[in-house]
Amino acid sequence: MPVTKYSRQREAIMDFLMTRRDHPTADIVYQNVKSAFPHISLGTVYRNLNLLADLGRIARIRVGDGVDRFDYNTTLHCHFVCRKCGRVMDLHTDVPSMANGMEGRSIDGNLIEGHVTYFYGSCSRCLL
Amino acid sequence: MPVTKYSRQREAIMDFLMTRRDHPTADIVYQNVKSAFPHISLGTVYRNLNLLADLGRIARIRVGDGVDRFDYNTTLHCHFVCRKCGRVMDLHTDVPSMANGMEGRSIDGNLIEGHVTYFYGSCSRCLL
DNA sequence: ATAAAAACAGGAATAATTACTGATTTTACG
DNA sequence: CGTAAAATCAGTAATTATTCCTGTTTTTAT
Repeated sequence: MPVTKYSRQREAIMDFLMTRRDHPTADIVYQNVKSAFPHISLGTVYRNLNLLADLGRIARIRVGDGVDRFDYNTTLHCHFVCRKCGRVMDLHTDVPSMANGMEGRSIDGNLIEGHVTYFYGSCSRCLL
Repeated sequence: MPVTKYSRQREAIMDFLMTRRDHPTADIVYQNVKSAFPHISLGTVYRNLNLLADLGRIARIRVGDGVDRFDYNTTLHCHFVCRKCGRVMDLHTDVPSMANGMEGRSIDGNLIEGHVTYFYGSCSRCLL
């Protein structure tokens, strides 16, 4: 892992993510940051999103549709995936995850370090 | 959804999956079914795996690494993903899912129809 | 001021998956 | 059985998200 130097592009990416309460894909970030940096490349967006995620400054959300999404909110929370429109959003529920408390346990010799849970269904907009 | 007709290729794909207790990718299935059907194409494997999954005859497993895996065992069970080698395997635990019981509930207008949970960490083989 | 390291833009490459096309199989029905 | 419509196939091209590569520009410690 290289020492990270400041970059204006990375700051802009972070700033954009901060303004969003949804979970933009790299391409959405790219489209938006382009207004401030017309010459920014998609590769730069990917590199910075991945770097920030690896540093734990943002969260990488993967719900199995083949597209990475990113979230400024790194606190542990659940997501809801609409099966019809594909939207991904926060799920405001206080249901404690069954999986908490599993961390550190070993099952069949496999050491559990974390878990992912997400819910899917039909979103409010698609139900109208 | 078209009416499904019998096909020898589909049967072979299903039969192969039945013999496996892990969760082969489309390419693994392709490599193996080729011994019985030397001219089978990868597209055929994908089409049939997706068809079988849509029919509920097999399960599609997505753990966010960009590769679809398939499982003959369609009963609800958890998976463990090794972060080091990428292996995906069943996790034998009787921890009841807290997420069960959420089905049918509506939160913020979003109707919950199901959920996905998987654990990640270091597998027994990588810990040696 | 300068030089090494990091980051960049632009574009090529990769990898998994899907879509297209004309030929082959399956199956319901006469 | 023969046949025709529909499903499926093999082979290949296209798509999509993402990563990698290269030569140039920024950042930063000294």
